[in-house]
Amino acid sequence: MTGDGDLTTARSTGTPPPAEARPEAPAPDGARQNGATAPGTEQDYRATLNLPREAIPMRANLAQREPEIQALWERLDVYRRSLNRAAPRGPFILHDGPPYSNGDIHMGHALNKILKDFITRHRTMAGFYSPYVPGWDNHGLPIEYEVTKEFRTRGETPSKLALRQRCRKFARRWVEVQKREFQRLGVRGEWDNPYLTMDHTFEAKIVEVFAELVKRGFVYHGLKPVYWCPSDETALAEAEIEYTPKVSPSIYVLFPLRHDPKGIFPAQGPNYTVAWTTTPWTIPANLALAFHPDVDYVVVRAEEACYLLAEPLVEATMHAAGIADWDLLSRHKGAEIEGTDFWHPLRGVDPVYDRPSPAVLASYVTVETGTGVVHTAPGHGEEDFRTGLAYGLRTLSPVDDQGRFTAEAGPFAGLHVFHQGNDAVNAALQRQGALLGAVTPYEHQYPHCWRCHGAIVFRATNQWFMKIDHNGFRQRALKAIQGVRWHPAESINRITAMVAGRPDWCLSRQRSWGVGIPAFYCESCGEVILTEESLAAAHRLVREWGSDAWFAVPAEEILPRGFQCPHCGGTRFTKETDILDVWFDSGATWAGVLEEREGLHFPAEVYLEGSDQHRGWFNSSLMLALAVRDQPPYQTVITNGWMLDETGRAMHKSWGNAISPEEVVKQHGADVLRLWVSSADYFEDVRLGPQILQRVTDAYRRIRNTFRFLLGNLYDFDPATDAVSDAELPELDRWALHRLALLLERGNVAYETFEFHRLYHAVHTFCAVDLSAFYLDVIKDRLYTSVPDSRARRSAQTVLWRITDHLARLLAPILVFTCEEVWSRFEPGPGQRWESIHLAPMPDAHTQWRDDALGERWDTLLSVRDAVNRVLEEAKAAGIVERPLAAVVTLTAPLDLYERLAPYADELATLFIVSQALLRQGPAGSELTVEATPAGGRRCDRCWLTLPSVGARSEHPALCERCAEAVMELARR
RNA sequence: CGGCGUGUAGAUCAAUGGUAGAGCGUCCCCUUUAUCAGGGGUUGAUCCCGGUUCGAAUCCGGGCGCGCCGACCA
Repeated sequence: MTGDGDLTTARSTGTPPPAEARPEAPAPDGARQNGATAPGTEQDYRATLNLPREAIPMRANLAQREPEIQALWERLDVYRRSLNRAAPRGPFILHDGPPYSNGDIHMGHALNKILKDFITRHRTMAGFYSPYVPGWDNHGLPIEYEVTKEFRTRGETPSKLALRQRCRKFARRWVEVQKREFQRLGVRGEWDNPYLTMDHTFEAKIVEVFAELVKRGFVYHGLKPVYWCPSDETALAEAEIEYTPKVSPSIYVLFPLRHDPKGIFPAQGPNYTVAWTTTPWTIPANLALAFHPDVDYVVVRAEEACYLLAEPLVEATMHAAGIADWDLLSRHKGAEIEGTDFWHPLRGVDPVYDRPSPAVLASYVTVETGTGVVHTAPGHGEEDFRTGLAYGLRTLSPVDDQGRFTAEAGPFAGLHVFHQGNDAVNAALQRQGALLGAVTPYEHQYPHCWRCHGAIVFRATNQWFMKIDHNGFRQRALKAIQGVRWHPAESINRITAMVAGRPDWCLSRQRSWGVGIPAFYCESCGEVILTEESLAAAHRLVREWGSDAWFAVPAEEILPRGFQCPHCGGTRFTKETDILDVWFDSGATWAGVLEEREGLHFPAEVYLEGSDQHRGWFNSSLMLALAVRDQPPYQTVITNGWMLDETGRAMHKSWGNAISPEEVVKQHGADVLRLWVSSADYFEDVRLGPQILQRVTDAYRRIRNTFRFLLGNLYDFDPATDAVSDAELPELDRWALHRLALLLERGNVAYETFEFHRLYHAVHTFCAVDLSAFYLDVIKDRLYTSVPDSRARRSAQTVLWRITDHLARLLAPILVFTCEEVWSRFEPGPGQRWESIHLAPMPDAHTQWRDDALGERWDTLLSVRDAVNRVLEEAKAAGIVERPLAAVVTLTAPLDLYERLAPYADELATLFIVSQALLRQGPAGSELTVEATPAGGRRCDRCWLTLPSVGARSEHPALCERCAEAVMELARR
């Protein structure tokens, strides 16, 4: 350190950097040619600089370039070869949840598939064996519905097999479409051999899982209400129901008190409770009366009788009954009424009605219409059914396929519920004195059949169920959930709630497009046949011929010759016509895919789906795997949030706020879409809109241009011969590697924890702040003005080369196309000649580059640089200096800071990108002060610094000494 | 209506209960040697109301908004 405490730097003047001891490096053509021409004009000197050369175009033109790169991968068979690499860390199986094959993909699909792709690509590069087998869910109502509509518009009624054939074709078509769409997003996987739930082998697997479920005692046959069209004699799905106005007879029905343990009613009656209904035909099926636990109910006396009903509805009810005066006797919470008992209102009409109708509690009871007392018929309503289950009521449904009462309805047997049933029931009630007021026509929205438009009924039918509480299964499931890793952690609450509260799984559907439930019925005794032998026979059939055969082959031909009914010895059988719920199909993918495919295994490391799948696939897969294999099919479950638009509302095609992946790919390219995926915290709902896309496009360009600059300065750099060893690098260059090492560390952690947005932000900041705004800006002078093969330039290039190499590989799972493009223009080092970047390994953390002490020293320098920049800005605004390069800055620093800066005194001008920097020691305890003044001397025509040494060499009067030396050196070659 | 989440600058993301940060964008300036680029400066936020605490973006309670799942329309 100099004695007067005053260091002056005119930046690295005089001494030309030592040329590296290497033979004849190929000098850049331009420099060589022009270095020899006579100096004089700026134009000439420009040609003596080592300016960057375009390696990749600034405009990405991804829409065109990406498909070309895609074709390259296919030629190189990159997917398969990536799997053939050594995988020291073992297998890592991400199991694909199958999307439904019935339309173009939407942004939710794109989000999900791209996230999966990030994971499998990263794990592959990180040394895992991580194949990706995409799949599709093919069976199910949405397709059957579409296909049925097609037939219907042509006025045709297809056979079951014809319908199934069309469905299969329909599904196959969309599989192909979606496959192309996913591939266009850069999603990599076994596209030429995906799994389809309609494949014969898969269908057979479904039967196998079902058989095992039966064997383990989980399956039972029971009643459950479904929508039923009495004229078409078929069950209907939610989607096949149209709500249209209908006029129904509404009645107030009196239920006489039977038993009053709580003392709700007065001693002298008669006492009743009142229920309102618009479906009198369901009264024969009444088994209970539902009260809301928190609603206030009152007993009122009017015209010699007492009535119990909800307080807010007394007035309206009395009015409807034509009663003008009443007295309020008592008030009770609904919860109190539970346990009270009433008689069926038709008691006395027929012995079948000689039964009680107990008061039960249900939270769905409202006080908007009626009496607050809900007539409950478990056989005729979903909610009533659940209440029935909770209270142990039977599921009574005395209505046949044609909508006529059965013998269970007593005197009404044979009457059609709508045509005569309502009237007959009303008349009977009337005779019993069980009506309060008159029958009143009531118009409301009522479900109708989508085919015949007739009114439908809700009717209990035989269904197949999986018993969730079988042998403590629910508790086992809840425990198993604890053993799975959930991302985000909160999602465990959801799956837990779903499993804790889910009712038995209704496995059957009265449809055609699916896997037939492999049950037989004995024609003689009518019993269900589900034996190991019968199941095996069905399995054999489906495995060989697919599930179509189940519908085509007669029962006797499926069953082994001589098969006899185990109950009665009968030999004639019919087949179950119901199919399995499609959730059963996808819930069995662990069996049909993980256990079947070479290279995969059960359980998978990861499932990753949208948050709706807690009820769906996560749930169904868990149920089946746990029931049949005693463990969950996944070790880790990741959920991605929902797609929202820019304002935070869900994307809906019908709302017009949806953005299709195709649009984005066309306009911006798949890499921009992928970058967007990486930028969002997808554990939460994610937003997408024009502004967000613009931001991502900007970020993409920043990253791309960084690569462009890096590659642009490596045109004459051969890593095998030109690289400078780490130890020989100047401190600034080591700082850059230190920052790179930190980035790699953070990036790797982000990948491991599936938090890609942390990687995105780290990379972007690295490119924008560390590189663009500082390191690259500072080393431009070195890169451009030094002799091409000088140590100074080669040092910088070594760092640029390493950054390119590592950054490209770090980003390869995200920007799959762009990184490939970068790699194609990159001169790899020894042992790095991968044909595709996607065959390269993830870069290591490179801890040897990390130097925290160095990092801290440079934090100081960088904060001083910020101070300098602020002063330069002021000086510029005040007209004191024109631009930084024409300025001299003078720093006056207190001792401690001064001592930290002094070792860098010679470099400050370079770091600040000014012509000169002076460092002075200020009084102790003072603040750093910075002063900017115009630089004296002339501007060098070549490096644009304003330096005293300009004109020092008579051969080049317009150049500073350093540039003159460089030019002369070039001329000598 | 219920369950589970969620709410930080314009948008995307950070902040063991301890000074609310980052880059991007906006606006202004510089640059023509990354130029359909690059540099510098500037601007701006904890949904609302209570509570616990010396101290709350963070913990608790209540609202409001948004999302997913489910229920409802007798």
